[in-house]
Formats: sequence, structure tokens, C-alpha cells
Amino acid sequence: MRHPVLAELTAAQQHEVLQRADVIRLKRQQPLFRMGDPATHFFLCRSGQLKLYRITANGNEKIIGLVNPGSSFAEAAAFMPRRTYPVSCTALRASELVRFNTQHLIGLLRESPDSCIRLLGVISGRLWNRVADIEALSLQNSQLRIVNYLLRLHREAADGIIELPTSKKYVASLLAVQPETLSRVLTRLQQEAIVTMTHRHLEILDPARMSAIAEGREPGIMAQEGW
Amino acid sequence: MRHPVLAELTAAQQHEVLQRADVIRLKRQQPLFRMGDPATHFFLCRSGQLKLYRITANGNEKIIGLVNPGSSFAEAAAFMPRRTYPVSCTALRASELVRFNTQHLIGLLRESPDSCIRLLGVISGRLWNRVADIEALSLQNSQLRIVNYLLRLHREAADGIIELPTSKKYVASLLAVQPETLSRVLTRLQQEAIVTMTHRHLEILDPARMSAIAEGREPGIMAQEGW
DNA sequence: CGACTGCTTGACGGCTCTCAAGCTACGTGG
DNA sequence: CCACGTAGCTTGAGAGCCGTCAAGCAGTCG
Repeated sequence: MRHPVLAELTAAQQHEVLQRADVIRLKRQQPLFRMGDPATHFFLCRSGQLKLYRITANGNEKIIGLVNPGSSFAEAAAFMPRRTYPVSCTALRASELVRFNTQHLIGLLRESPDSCIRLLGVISGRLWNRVADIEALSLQNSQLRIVNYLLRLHREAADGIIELPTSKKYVASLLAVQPETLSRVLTRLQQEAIVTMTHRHLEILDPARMSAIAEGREPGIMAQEGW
Repeated sequence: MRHPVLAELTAAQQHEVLQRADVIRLKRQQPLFRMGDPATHFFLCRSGQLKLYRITANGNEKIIGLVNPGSSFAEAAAFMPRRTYPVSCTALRASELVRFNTQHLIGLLRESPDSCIRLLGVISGRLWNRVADIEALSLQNSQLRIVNYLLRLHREAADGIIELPTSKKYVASLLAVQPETLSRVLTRLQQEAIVTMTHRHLEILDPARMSAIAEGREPGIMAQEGW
């Protein structure tokens, strides 16, 4: 029971939660829920990968977030204005999920203030991330968003080797750029010997220059001869 | 005590909260807190207006939200990863606020699960709004963001008359466009006899056409002769 | 009256999207 | 084993949205 909220429950409560929970298996590209659906459950990802996204009438898609093993998602949906999911969710790979009933969760929260406060922490953290996303979309161009994203992956990786979490097509959607634009920036970063790349495998050769670009100390690499 | 969270407290608790709360007065352009400051308090706006915003090193500013009388803000800051404010806050007009201690709030929440769940509702609603903002920034061009914003004001106004909540400069920042771009779209909407405008005063003459543009049923008004 | 802020309008340029073609990797079936 | 289709990715050409820079006007406050 690694979930930060459920961890606060008593042993008896945890047992009851697990009894009510069930396991869901999704194939690649199989949808789990769509934006607007009644928020009856929240989930914990045990394996695979999912995307949380919004999609327009003409098929344009923006990935709001990726879900990887060990992460829970959609806890906040139960408290949304109309108790519906604010995004759609589809499996990017074959995935195994644990499914929890939201009404049951709310009942437990009434009896466990500590869990409730934990959940506030989880959701507030999500809110913080979304605000950071808004800042990036509003104040940074595509090149900066990409560079900052790679730097974040770099920090989280610790060993200096970056593995893109999903295909470049979806990474592009996460960063709100077209796949072509992502491709061009990555080739340019290689031409400048700032990174090397083979498939989803990235390595930052020149972190100093990378940070200089991210912080605006360097003019940026696309504004040169012929671009 | 109109605050949705505090309303759930017992009379004795409310009395204690009010005793601990104090009133803050801000002049125009006076900052309340900056992003990264320790989140010691949250607030209720009684009069005036404030902006919640992020700002870059070179002075570029994105308004995340406006605070108007009757609204509370920064409740979630106490639960943020590092217990710091995720945005900066400055008064746009002379304002009067009630200031509450966050640690005190957390103590009360431990004793009032209903308040805690109410607060989850408030913060989840904010999260929903931020996700909607991300979608707008990622999937809509500036004209669509402006038109949708006006339509939202139109729906909320009910009497068909729109009053921009703040100066066009700040409305532009809220919509993540430059003031010049906002101005051009608004003049074009007037040329097409879709709206009339005098200062911050707007009226939608042709709601049908406005909605048609918003939903992509009409090609948009900037893509014509000479633009 | 003068300074200042908010707003508008014009000219220009560039970032990034769109459209299109081609390439590689991979899996399927003959 | 090879032919083939598909999906992901790259590369190029072109266009357009929108940001930047600049000038000018209007309203406000001293």
C-alpha cells in the first residue's frame, strides 16, 4: 500500500480498501475513461503507461500528463465541480491498474483526517505542477520548453543518461509542440554537440551550455545562419 | 463566514478562527507575497482586486488568476511540496483582506473532516481550471482564447453586458497574449459588428457568430483581406 | 499645462505550424 | 528469406500567426 493517502489508514481500513479494489488490465491504445465521464473510481498504476489528455473536436490532442508504474491518478476527480473526470485517459502500453471506488474513499477520509490532509498534499502538488506548465506555455518558446524538459529528466535521472519516457510523438504533445519542431530542436542540439541521441536515448554532453540556454544567458541555438 | 471551508466549522471553532485572523490593507501595486515565500497564511478578499502571477527573470509576467471580493486564495500553499507560495501576489487596486494562519487551519482540519473534504473540493476545482487553461494555451490560438474568454464573461454576466474585470493590459496577460494582439482582435470584432466596446465595457451583438467562431464553425475573423 | 499610463495602429520579422516526401525500424505474411 | 505495410521520425519548403518595435492618441492626475 504505497499510496501516500492509503498509507495513513489503519490496518483494518487498508484491508477493507483492498477487498473493494479490483485489478484492471488494459491493452495498448485502450481507453480507460473519457473527459466528462462520472468520476466513479481512481487508480494506481502497477505496470505499463497511460496518458492523461484533452482532445478537441478536430482531433487535436494535448497530453496533460503521463502515468508510470507506482503513480496514482484521478483522485481529485471525485471532488471536481461536477464529479467528472477533467481529462481523458488511454493506455500507451499494456497496463495493469488497481481500481478504487471514490465514494468509498470519501467515506474513509471522513474517519481519517490524516489521510485527508495527505490527499490535500498530493492534489496541491498537482496544482503546483499545472501552474508551472502554464508558465512554461505562456512565457517560454518551444525550444526553451524542450531544453528545460531535458534538464528536468537529466536531474531526475542522476546518472546523466536520459531515457525519454515515451515516443517522441507523445513527448511533443506533452510539451505542446509539433513532432517536427521537437525533431528539429533535437537535431540542432546534436549539431551543436550539446547532446547525443540514439532513438529515445539521450545524453547531455554540455550541461553548462544547456543551462545557459535555459536561463537565457545564451541566445538560443535556432537563431543562427539559415534558420 | 462565507468561506466554503470555514463554514463547516463549529461555532466555537469559527470564533477562534476569527480571533486569530487579522485584517490587511494593501495599496495599489503593493505586493502581498512572492513566489517561493514560506506559505504562512491564506487570505480572503473583502474589497479591491489582486493578481496571482508568475514573472520571469527579464520581467515578463503571466497572470495566473485574478482575485475579486468574496474569493479566498492561497489555501493550497500550505500543502505544497515545500510549503511555499507557487505564485506571486500583488494588489491591482487598494484592497482589504482577511488573513488566516495556515498552521492553525491545518489543526482545525484534523478535527473537522467535513471542512477537509470541502477544501479538497475547492482545490480540485482550481486544478480543473488550470487544466482548462493548459488546454486553451496548447490547442487554441490567441483569437480563440479571447473569444472564449468573452463568451465566458457573457455567460456569467447574465444581462448580456460585459465589463472587463481589469485593464486590457492585464486581461492580455491573463490570456497569454500581447496587449497589441488583444487590441487588434477586439477592433476586428467591432469591425465585423460582432461586439461593441467602449473602454472596458463590452456588448456582444452577435452571440451566434461569436459561438460559431469559438467552435471552429466559422474560419475566424483575422484571416481576411489584408491581414 | 505637462507627465504618465493605457490603448491603438502600423510595419516588420521570425518562430512554428502545415503540408509533403522520404527514410528507418519493425512486424507480418507469402 | 524477402516483400510489404505501417508507424515513428526526419527533413525541406512555404505560409501565417503573432510578437517586437515604434509612433501617436486619449484620459487622468499632479
